Amino acid sequence: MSDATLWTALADPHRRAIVALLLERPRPVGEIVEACGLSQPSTSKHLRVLRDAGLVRVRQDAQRRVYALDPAPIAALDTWLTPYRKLWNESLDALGRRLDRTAGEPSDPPEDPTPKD
Amino acid sequence: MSDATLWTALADPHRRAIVALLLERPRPVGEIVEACGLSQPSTSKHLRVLRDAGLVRVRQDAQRRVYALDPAPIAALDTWLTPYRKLWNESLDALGRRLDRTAGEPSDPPEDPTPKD
DNA sequence: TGGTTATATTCTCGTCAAGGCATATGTGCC
DNA sequence: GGCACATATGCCTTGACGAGAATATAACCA
Repeated sequence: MSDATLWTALADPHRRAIVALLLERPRPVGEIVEACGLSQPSTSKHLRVLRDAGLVRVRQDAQRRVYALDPAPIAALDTWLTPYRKLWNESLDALGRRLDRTAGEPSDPPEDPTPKD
Repeated sequence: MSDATLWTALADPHRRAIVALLLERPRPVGEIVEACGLSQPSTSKHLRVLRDAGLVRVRQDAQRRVYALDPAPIAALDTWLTPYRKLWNESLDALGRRLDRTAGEPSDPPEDPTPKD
Protein backbone atom coordinates (compact mmCIF):
# COMPACT_ATOMS: atom_id res chain seq x y z
CA MET A 1 0.00 0.00 0.00
CA SER A 2 2.36 2.63 1.22
CA ASP A 3 5.09 3.95 -0.91
CA ALA A 4 7.57 2.20 1.29
CA THR A 5 6.05 -1.16 0.48
CA LEU A 6 6.43 -0.57 -3.21
CA TRP A 7 10.05 0.46 -2.98
CA THR A 8 11.09 -2.29 -0.64
CA ALA A 9 9.25 -4.79 -2.80
CA LEU A 10 11.23 -3.73 -5.82
CA ALA A 11 14.49 -3.37 -3.93
CA ASP A 12 15.04 -7.11 -3.99
CA PRO A 13 16.64 -8.42 -7.18
CA HIS A 14 14.72 -11.69 -7.05
CA ARG A 15 11.47 -9.82 -6.88
CA ARG A 16 12.47 -7.61 -9.76
CA ALA A 17 13.27 -10.79 -11.66
CA ILE A 18 9.81 -12.15 -10.87
CA VAL A 19 8.24 -8.91 -11.98
CA ALA A 20 10.20 -9.10 -15.22
CA LEU A 21 9.00 -12.66 -15.72
CA LEU A 22 5.44 -11.59 -15.25
CA LEU A 23 5.94 -8.79 -17.70
CA GLU A 24 6.14 -11.36 -20.45
CA ARG A 25 3.02 -13.16 -19.38
CA PRO A 26 1.12 -14.31 -16.31
CA ARG A 27 2.55 -17.47 -14.80
CA PRO A 28 1.66 -20.03 -12.16
CA VAL A 29 3.89 -20.26 -9.10
CA GLY A 30 5.58 -23.44 -10.23
CA GLU A 31 6.83 -21.78 -13.34
CA ILE A 32 8.19 -18.87 -11.37
CA VAL A 33 9.92 -21.20 -8.95
CA GLU A 34 11.61 -22.98 -11.81
CA ALA A 35 12.52 -19.81 -13.63
CA CYS A 36 14.14 -17.96 -10.78
CA GLY A 37 15.80 -20.96 -9.17
CA LEU A 38 14.58 -20.30 -5.65
CA SER A 39 12.87 -22.75 -3.37
CA GLN A 40 9.11 -22.87 -3.51
CA PRO A 41 8.61 -21.34 -0.07
CA SER A 42 11.01 -18.51 -0.80
CA THR A 43 9.30 -17.79 -4.06
CA SER A 44 5.95 -17.86 -2.36
CA LYS A 45 7.16 -15.39 0.20
CA HIS A 46 8.47 -13.05 -2.44
CA LEU A 47 5.15 -13.29 -4.20
CA ARG A 48 3.45 -12.36 -0.99
CA VAL A 49 5.54 -9.22 -0.72
CA LEU A 50 4.75 -8.31 -4.30
CA ARG A 51 1.09 -8.96 -3.66
CA ASP A 52 1.13 -6.78 -0.56
CA ALA A 53 2.70 -4.04 -2.61
CA GLY A 54 -0.07 -4.42 -5.14
CA LEU A 55 2.38 -5.26 -7.87
CA VAL A 56 0.82 -8.59 -8.77
CA ARG A 57 -2.61 -10.12 -8.78
CA VAL A 58 -3.53 -13.76 -8.36
CA ARG A 59 -6.07 -15.74 -10.26
CA GLN A 60 -6.99 -19.17 -9.06
CA ASP A 61 -7.00 -21.86 -11.69
CA ALA A 62 -7.84 -25.20 -10.11
CA GLN A 63 -4.95 -25.94 -7.75
CA ARG A 64 -2.76 -23.46 -9.49
CA ARG A 65 -2.43 -19.83 -8.71
CA VAL A 66 -1.58 -17.75 -11.68
CA TYR A 67 0.19 -14.51 -10.92
CA ALA A 68 -0.08 -11.52 -13.22
CA LEU A 69 1.51 -8.14 -13.14
CA ASP A 70 -0.52 -5.15 -12.06
CA PRO A 71 1.07 -2.09 -13.60
CA ALA A 72 -0.77 0.45 -11.46
CA PRO A 73 1.84 0.78 -8.70
CA ILE A 74 4.50 1.03 -11.33
CA ALA A 75 2.62 4.01 -12.62
CA ALA A 76 2.97 5.51 -9.16
CA LEU A 77 6.68 4.97 -9.45
CA ASP A 78 6.55 6.73 -12.76
CA THR A 79 4.82 9.65 -11.14
CA TRP A 80 7.48 9.80 -8.48
CA LEU A 81 10.06 9.81 -11.20
CA THR A 82 8.58 12.69 -13.12
CA PRO A 83 10.34 15.66 -11.55
CA TYR A 84 13.65 13.87 -11.77
CA ARG A 85 13.08 13.04 -15.38
CA LYS A 86 12.48 16.69 -15.93
CA LEU A 87 15.77 17.55 -14.28
CA TRP A 88 17.48 14.91 -16.35
CA ASN A 89 16.14 16.33 -19.56
CA GLU A 90 17.24 19.77 -18.52
CA SER A 91 20.75 18.63 -17.87
CA LEU A 92 20.88 16.77 -21.14
CA ASP A 93 19.75 19.96 -22.71
CA ALA A 94 22.40 21.97 -20.98
CA LEU A 95 25.02 19.46 -21.97
CA GLY A 96 23.88 19.69 -25.54
CA ARG A 97 24.13 23.45 -25.50
CA ARG A 98 27.56 23.31 -23.95
CA LEU A 99 28.77 20.88 -26.55
CA ASP A 100 27.35 23.11 -29.19
CA ARG A 101 29.10 26.11 -27.83
CA THR A 102 32.43 24.46 -27.30
CA ALA A 103 32.28 22.56 -30.52
CA GLY A 104 35.49 24.22 -31.65
CA GLU A 105 36.84 25.50 -28.38
CA PRO A 106 39.61 23.99 -26.34
CA SER A 107 38.36 23.47 -22.81
CA ASP A 108 35.73 23.38 -20.08
CA PRO A 109 35.50 19.68 -19.29
CA PRO A 110 35.59 19.46 -15.52
CA GLU A 111 32.46 17.37 -15.27
CA ASP A 112 32.36 13.81 -16.41
CA PRO A 113 28.86 12.43 -16.15
CA THR A 114 29.92 8.82 -15.78
CA PRO A 115 26.50 7.31 -15.74
CA LYS A 116 26.32 3.70 -14.70
CA ASP A 117 27.97 0.35 -14.42
CA MET B 1 27.33 0.86 -9.13
CA SER B 2 25.23 -2.01 -10.05
CA ASP B 3 21.56 -1.76 -10.50
CA ALA B 4 21.20 -3.21 -7.05
CA THR B 5 23.02 -0.26 -5.54
CA LEU B 6 20.59 2.16 -7.11
CA TRP B 7 17.52 0.30 -5.93
CA THR B 8 18.72 -0.26 -2.41
CA ALA B 9 19.78 3.36 -2.24
CA LEU B 10 16.30 4.50 -3.11
CA ALA B 11 14.57 1.86 -1.03
CA ASP B 12 15.19 3.82 2.15
CA PRO B 13 12.64 6.55 2.87
CA HIS B 14 15.21 8.83 4.46
CA ARG B 15 17.33 8.65 1.39
CA ARG B 16 14.37 9.35 -0.85
CA ALA B 17 13.69 12.36 1.33
CA ILE B 18 17.24 13.54 0.88
CA VAL B 19 16.97 13.07 -2.85
CA ALA B 20 13.77 15.07 -2.85
CA LEU B 21 15.49 17.82 -0.89
CA LEU B 22 18.28 17.92 -3.42
CA LEU B 23 15.79 18.09 -6.21
CA GLU B 24 14.94 21.61 -5.11
CA ARG B 25 18.52 22.73 -4.93
CA PRO B 26 21.98 21.58 -3.91
CA ARG B 27 22.56 21.75 -0.18
CA PRO B 28 25.39 21.43 2.31
CA VAL B 29 25.28 18.52 4.72
CA GLY B 30 24.27 20.67 7.67
CA GLU B 31 21.15 21.76 5.91
CA ILE B 32 20.25 18.19 5.06
CA VAL B 33 20.82 17.10 8.63
CA GLU B 34 18.49 19.76 9.87
CA ALA B 35 15.87 19.09 7.25
CA CYS B 36 15.57 15.37 7.70
CA GLY B 37 15.97 15.32 11.45
CA LEU B 38 18.58 12.61 11.60
CA SER B 39 21.88 12.80 13.39
CA GLN B 40 24.80 14.13 11.43
CA PRO B 41 26.59 10.78 11.23
CA SER B 42 23.48 8.98 10.05
CA THR B 43 22.89 11.60 7.41
CA SER B 44 26.47 11.35 6.32
CA LYS B 45 26.14 7.61 5.95
CA HIS B 46 23.01 7.95 3.87
CA LEU B 47 24.81 10.46 1.71
CA ARG B 48 27.58 7.96 1.24
CA VAL B 49 25.14 5.36 0.00
CA LEU B 50 23.62 7.86 -2.38
CA ARG B 51 27.08 8.82 -3.56
CA ASP B 52 28.04 5.20 -4.13
CA ALA B 53 24.91 4.77 -6.17
CA GLY B 54 25.90 7.78 -8.22
CA LEU B 55 22.76 9.61 -7.27
CA VAL B 56 24.51 12.64 -5.81
CA ARG B 57 27.70 14.53 -6.40
CA VAL B 58 29.71 16.53 -3.89
CA ARG B 59 31.30 19.88 -4.35
CA GLN B 60 33.67 21.16 -1.73
CA ASP B 61 33.06 24.70 -0.58
CA ALA B 62 35.56 25.63 2.13
CA GLN B 63 34.74 23.36 5.06
CA ARG B 64 31.34 22.61 3.64
CA ARG B 65 30.42 19.88 1.26
CA VAL B 66 27.56 20.75 -0.97
CA TYR B 67 25.61 17.82 -2.31
CA ALA B 68 23.77 17.98 -5.59
CA LEU B 69 21.54 15.53 -7.35
CA ASP B 70 22.85 13.65 -10.33
CA PRO B 71 19.87 12.62 -12.42
CA ALA B 72 21.75 10.13 -14.58
CA PRO B 73 20.99 7.01 -12.50
CA ILE B 74 17.41 8.07 -12.24
CA ALA B 75 17.36 7.98 -15.99
CA ALA B 76 18.47 4.36 -15.73
CA LEU B 77 15.49 3.76 -13.49
CA ASP B 78 13.34 5.36 -16.12
CA THR B 79 14.74 3.00 -18.70
CA TRP B 80 13.94 0.08 -16.45
CA LEU B 81 10.45 1.39 -16.12
CA THR B 82 9.80 1.69 -19.81
CA PRO B 83 8.31 -1.70 -20.61
CA TYR B 84 6.08 -1.49 -17.56
CA ARG B 85 4.92 1.93 -18.52
CA LYS B 86 4.03 0.50 -21.88
CA LEU B 87 1.97 -2.20 -20.22
CA TRP B 88 0.31 0.41 -18.06
CA ASN B 89 -0.64 2.50 -21.04
CA GLU B 90 -2.01 -0.54 -22.78
CA SER B 91 -4.23 -1.40 -19.89
CA LEU B 92 -5.42 2.17 -19.59
CA ASP B 93 -6.15 2.02 -23.25
CA ALA B 94 -8.07 -1.20 -22.97
CA LEU B 95 -10.05 0.20 -20.09
CA GLY B 96 -10.83 3.27 -22.13
CA ARG B 97 -12.03 1.24 -25.05
CA ARG B 98 -14.17 -0.89 -22.82
CA LEU B 99 -15.75 2.11 -21.19
CA ASP B 100 -16.33 3.60 -24.62
CA ARG B 101 -17.97 0.54 -25.94
CA THR B 102 -20.20 -0.05 -22.98
CA ALA B 103 -21.06 3.60 -22.62
CA GLY B 104 -24.49 3.18 -24.16
CA GLU B 105 -24.64 -0.39 -25.25
CA PRO B 106 -26.37 -3.16 -23.44
CA SER B 107 -23.46 -5.44 -23.07
CA ASP B 108 -20.49 -7.14 -24.54
CA PRO B 109 -20.18 -10.30 -22.62
CA PRO B 110 -17.71 -11.39 -20.09
CA GLU B 111 -14.49 -9.93 -21.25
CA ASP B 112 -12.40 -10.62 -18.26
CA PRO B 113 -8.98 -9.09 -18.59
CA THR B 114 -7.32 -12.01 -16.85
CA PRO B 115 -5.57 -13.88 -19.58
CA LYS B 116 -4.64 -17.47 -19.24
CA ASP B 117 -1.61 -19.57 -19.88
C1' DT C 1 -13.02 -40.60 2.20
C1' DG C 2 -8.20 -40.67 1.43
C1' DG C 3 -4.39 -39.46 -1.50
C1' DT C 4 -1.94 -36.35 -4.51
C1' DT C 5 -0.59 -31.99 -6.29
C1' DA C 6 0.14 -26.94 -5.80
C1' DT C 7 0.86 -23.26 -2.90
C1' DA C 8 1.12 -20.75 1.63
C1' DT C 9 2.71 -20.22 6.32
C1' DT C 10 5.59 -20.92 10.45
C1' DC C 11 9.97 -21.31 12.73
C1' DT C 12 14.69 -20.66 13.15
C1' DC C 13 19.07 -19.03 11.91
C1' DG C 14 22.43 -16.18 9.68
C1' DT C 15 23.26 -11.79 7.50
C1' DC C 16 22.90 -7.13 6.77
C1' DA C 17 21.55 -2.45 7.27
C1' DA C 18 20.22 1.58 10.31
C1' DG C 19 21.00 4.57 14.14
C1' DG C 20 23.63 6.44 18.06
C1' DC C 21 27.98 7.56 20.06
C1' DA C 22 32.65 8.51 19.95
C1' DT C 23 36.26 9.82 17.20
C1' DA C 24 39.06 10.71 12.99
C1' DT C 25 39.88 13.72 8.97
C1' DG C 26 40.07 17.89 6.71
C1' DT C 27 39.70 22.96 6.12
C1' DG C 28 39.94 27.70 7.56
C1' DC C 29 41.41 31.05 11.02
C1' DC C 30 44.36 33.13 14.63
C1' DG D 1 51.27 25.32 15.31
C1' DG D 2 46.82 25.14 17.75
C1' DC D 3 41.85 25.72 17.71
C1' DA D 4 37.09 25.69 15.85
C1' DC D 5 33.92 24.14 12.51
C1' DA D 6 32.01 20.82 9.09
C1' DT D 7 31.89 16.29 7.67
C1' DA D 8 33.27 11.33 7.51
C1' DT D 9 34.24 6.85 9.55
C1' DG D 10 34.36 2.91 13.07
C1' DC D 11 32.27 0.34 16.52
C1' DC D 12 28.34 -1.62 18.63
C1' DT D 13 23.60 -2.90 19.30
C1' DT D 14 19.25 -3.79 17.52
C1' DG D 15 15.82 -4.84 14.27
C1' DA D 16 14.42 -6.28 9.66
C1' DC D 17 14.99 -9.48 5.84
C1' DG D 18 16.16 -13.65 3.23
C1' DA D 19 16.80 -18.65 2.91
C1' DG D 20 15.84 -23.43 4.16
C1' DA D 21 13.13 -27.19 6.39
C1' DA D 22 8.99 -28.75 8.06
C1' DT D 23 4.27 -28.26 8.07
C1' DA D 24 -0.41 -26.45 7.02
C1' DT D 25 -4.08 -25.41 3.71
C1' DA D 26 -6.70 -25.92 -0.44
C1' DA D 27 -8.30 -28.08 -4.64
C1' DC D 28 -8.64 -31.92 -7.52
C1' DC D 29 -9.23 -37.09 -8.32
C1' DA D 30 -10.41 -41.91 -7.50
